[in-house]
Amino acid sequence: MISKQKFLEALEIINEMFPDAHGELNWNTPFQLLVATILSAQATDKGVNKATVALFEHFPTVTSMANAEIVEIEQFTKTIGLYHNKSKSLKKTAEMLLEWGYSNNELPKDKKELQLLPGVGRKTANVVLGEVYGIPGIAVDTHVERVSKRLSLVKQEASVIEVEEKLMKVIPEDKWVSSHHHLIFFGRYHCTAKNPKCNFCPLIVYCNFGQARMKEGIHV
DNA sequence: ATCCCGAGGG
DNA sequence: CCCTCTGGAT
Repeated sequence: MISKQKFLEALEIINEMFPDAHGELNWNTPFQLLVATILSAQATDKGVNKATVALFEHFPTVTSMANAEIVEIEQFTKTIGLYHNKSKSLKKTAEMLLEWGYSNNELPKDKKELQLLPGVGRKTANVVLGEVYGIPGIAVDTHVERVSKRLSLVKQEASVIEVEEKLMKVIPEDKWVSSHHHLIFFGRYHCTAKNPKCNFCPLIVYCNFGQARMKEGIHV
């Protein structure tokens, strides 16, 4: 396992590689970010952004989404994986927000309360609260999990929650949200799932995975 | 542990 | 063709 000190050094290098890492979903209101994030499960941001242009044109608000038929929502989400479940979640989520008295410019600020909404789990709640309200949290998605494991921050079999807890323990709280974005950019554009760029990775000295892979010999 | 499930990339 | 994508609910 990598030491806290070494991991923070590696994280600092990642920060320098992607200084302007940021959320890449398009939205105009907190509700729209929630919608986009629900749609983003096991899907690319690019694909979600393509779909939400028309979706938000037709159903821009909590009320309009709550009043929409599921099949109408599906018309705009069909290009996204898992679209049926997601569309069902969007309508129900809008209905519940309406019942709770939330508008487009306001969402529950409590993580547990947010997670009562269908389609909203731990990761989505962290993303939304961090982006909209700057509430400290680390959303562990596929990228954050992969990078954390390759850098040996946690053992290979660690659960998502264990990864999240370890990251929160190691990273200062005021850097949780920004580090989350940096880790995602690093995972998305450099430490990719398929052909990670170990051959020109500045983190190779910190990375067991990369060193082992280089030793085996990479055929680019 | 398993299901949901389309687009884009390699 | 196969793998991956800012997971969540059962």
